[in-house]
Amino acid sequence: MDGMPVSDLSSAAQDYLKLIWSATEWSATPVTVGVMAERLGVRPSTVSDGIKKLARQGLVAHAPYGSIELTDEGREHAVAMVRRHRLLETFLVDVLGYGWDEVHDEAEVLEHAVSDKLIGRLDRKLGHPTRDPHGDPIPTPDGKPHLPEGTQLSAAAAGGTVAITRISDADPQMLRYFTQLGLAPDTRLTVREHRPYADVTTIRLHGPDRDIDLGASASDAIWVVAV
Amino acid sequence: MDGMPVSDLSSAAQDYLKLIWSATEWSATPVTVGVMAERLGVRPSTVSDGIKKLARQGLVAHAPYGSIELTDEGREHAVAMVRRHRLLETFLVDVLGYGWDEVHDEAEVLEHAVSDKLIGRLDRKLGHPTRDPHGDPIPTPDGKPHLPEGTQLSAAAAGGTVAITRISDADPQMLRYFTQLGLAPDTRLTVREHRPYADVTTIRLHGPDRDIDLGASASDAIWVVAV
DNA sequence: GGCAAATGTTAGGCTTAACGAACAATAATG
DNA sequence: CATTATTGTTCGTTAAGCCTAACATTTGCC
Repeated sequence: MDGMPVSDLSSAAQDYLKLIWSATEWSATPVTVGVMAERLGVRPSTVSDGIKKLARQGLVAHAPYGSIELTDEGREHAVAMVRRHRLLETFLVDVLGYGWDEVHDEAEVLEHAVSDKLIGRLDRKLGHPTRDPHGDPIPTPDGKPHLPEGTQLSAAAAGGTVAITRISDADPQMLRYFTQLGLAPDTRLTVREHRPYADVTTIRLHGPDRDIDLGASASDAIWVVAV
Repeated sequence: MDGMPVSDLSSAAQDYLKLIWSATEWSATPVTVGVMAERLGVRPSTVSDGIKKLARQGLVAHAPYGSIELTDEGREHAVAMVRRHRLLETFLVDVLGYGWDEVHDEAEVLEHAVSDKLIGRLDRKLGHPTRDPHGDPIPTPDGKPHLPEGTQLSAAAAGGTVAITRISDADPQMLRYFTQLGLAPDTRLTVREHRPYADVTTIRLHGPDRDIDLGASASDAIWVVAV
């Protein structure tokens, strides 16, 4: 419709758009009302209403019982929110000394309160970072995400030596666990084997040379690239 | 009632409390519903309702048509909000390079979004500052404001040499004007004369040795202390 | 391919924070 | 000191977001 700034959207609308975009960032899983409700911690009826409203505003394409997709304008706003979120996380870690497992919730609130001007200043202060503390790419101001690379650890070829490029920030609990094990962006490791029916992946950490068994949720949350 | 953290109050409640507290920081003018409505940009009926609710929660003392005063608990929350606001302003200027005339509105929004943890980290990062960019004292975490000092320029004795300790941040327009003139916290000047019926105060800036005439609103917004 | 389970939508309410209009109380003025 | 002007309060609505309950649609399985 028009060039309305993302700050003009309600907090709820911003959350919806960001979530829809994020759901397709690392996999092609279609976004459903149920998934959104679960991730946002609200009832499906609430999401259904909300999506209907976004559709009326031309930010998502959605026919009743049909799939949910962002329009170009919706995607713009979504990417702007992701940029805010990831820059804020980077700021919290780099400037305020937060642990990388503590930043998600704080950024989740702040992203609705900061102005575009503040985000611009933050970006400059941080030296225009391209990755946030979890290794997620930070989109540029004009909406182009820096190219993601790599595959999920669960899908990496056994025997290969790889470096961690990103770790999903969805579960702080898990992040703390990873920290304990010494797993962080840029950590190098060798994929030893996948045991398919146990859904266990064994990796060998370089440096300490330790073997670690990871379950499916863990090896799905870690993305790696061959080195 | 209890030790509920300030973050549990609604954004509107936080604004009300902060405003009531701020109104009595530099003068004993009683806070009225009308004044609050004007400053918050809402209708008196809205404020009247809001105050009634705060009274029910035990945060303000207020009988219908009577005066509005903070309870001890209300004051605690109010001071916590003022601390947030002033630390955020300091951060925006010191870390992100904002001009001191640009920070008020941004801080006004952020103060509702930051956690106590973030405020603590910010305080440490900034070196536990005692004054914000306008010279306003930053209350400590336990609610004791650092002692304010000085008097309004409009009330300073003619002939005295003084330093600016604070400049009210209420009007960004005026702040920009002051910046132009070279008036900022710590600027030294001599009070030359007050012309009562014209409501003009003439000052001489040290350094550039310029004479400046200030009207009542300006000389009320500037606080000075003898040097 | 029909029926049950899973998923999505609609309808009706609740709460918060706003509004305007009508009313009540206090303050100011002749 | 009585009347008017100012200020404050109450009440009925509205809009967002959320909820539950009832209903509709799609999916998936035998």
